[in-house]
Amino acid sequence: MNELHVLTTGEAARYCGVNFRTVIRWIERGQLKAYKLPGRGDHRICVEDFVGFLRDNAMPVPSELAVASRKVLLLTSDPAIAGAGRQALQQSGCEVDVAGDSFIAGTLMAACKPAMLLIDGNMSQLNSFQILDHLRSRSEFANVHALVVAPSGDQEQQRWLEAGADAVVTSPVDRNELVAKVKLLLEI
Amino acid sequence: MNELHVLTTGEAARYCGVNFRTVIRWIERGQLKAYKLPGRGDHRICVEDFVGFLRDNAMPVPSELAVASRKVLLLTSDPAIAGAGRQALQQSGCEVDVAGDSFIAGTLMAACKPAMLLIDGNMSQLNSFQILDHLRSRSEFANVHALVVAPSGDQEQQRWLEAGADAVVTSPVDRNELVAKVKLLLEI
DNA sequence: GGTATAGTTGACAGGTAAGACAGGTTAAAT
DNA sequence: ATTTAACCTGTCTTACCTGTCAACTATACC
Repeated sequence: MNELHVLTTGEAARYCGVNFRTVIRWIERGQLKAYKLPGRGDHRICVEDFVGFLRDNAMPVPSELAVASRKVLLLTSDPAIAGAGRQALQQSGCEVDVAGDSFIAGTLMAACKPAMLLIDGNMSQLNSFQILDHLRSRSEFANVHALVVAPSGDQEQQRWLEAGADAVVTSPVDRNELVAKVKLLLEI
Repeated sequence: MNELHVLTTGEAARYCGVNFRTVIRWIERGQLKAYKLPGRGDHRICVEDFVGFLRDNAMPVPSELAVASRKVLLLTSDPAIAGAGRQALQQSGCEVDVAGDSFIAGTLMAACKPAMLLIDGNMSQLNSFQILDHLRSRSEFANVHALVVAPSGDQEQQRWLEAGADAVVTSPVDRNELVAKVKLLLEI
């Protein structure tokens, strides 16, 4: 079998318990994104697209595919937060990438395709609102969850939520609270 | 990994999620251009041919293979530089995207696939060295030129070049100098 | 409740590309 | 120079594609 970053129609069909013909119809109708091979016109479906499709339609996501959707990108320049966050998230089943710089985090959004971006709002040089705004304005990030660690002393969590965050945790971070919110958002 | 100008059948196969035998059949059928090595008859596919093939068949093009265009991504939070830079670059035949935030710039590296990143080193909250280091350490950006506008008063251009910049212009920016260096790097 | 209708899915068949496997060889890495 | 990993060819098997038709589901209507 191939490397699991693309699926054939048959594989996709088996994953959701339907006939392969049905999967092809979803593709033809534009509900499921796929591309075609030149020869016979075989379809190939990127796993991310497939998982997104399943989510959109409230269908169960197979665990072996969900791995790809348990990636969290942690943006913080604080080594303590990076270390603690990475450990906590990994223990709850996530794959974690850490970026200490926002440009790097931006490039990793495309390279690693995380399912969640965890922003450390304490980073002095960071304009978290701008980031949230950008995320919410671009369709390729529509399915990426955003979780913000509110800066110390900040009480107005509502602002973050309005700006596009899916959830907020207060600083200093309570480990259990963080893990719980991540699990909730990623449906682990 | 080799120099990314040519691909083997195996690499091409992995890129599009098929068996290498299939890639060979595409070549035999004349759908994909390739040449053969004398020894075993290994196929080598020029990246441009491969990308053209992918485009022709509406298949996704991996970002690290995207052909360099005349797109320039300008990273600056200074509206004056953004405006002047955009104008100067457009007049010399470039397509220009401007990002005022480094996270956004990072995401645009993948979304817009610029051939050059122009960094305003005057941005206070920017760690240009970290950005250059990241660019040079990741293969998908190997072909992206980096041009730095050195901060006012900074005389040590050498530092930037060592960090990975392809060229440096001093601040305040001389329009002609900027245009000349961009044209040189992009071979316009 | 029963029936008609539209829309969706599954089944089947014929054709064909794609994948798997094996044995041999070379290119590349060390 | 040696080892390792990858590629090539040929053959056989598997699985996907298209088209058509029947069966099922949901909804609306009587």
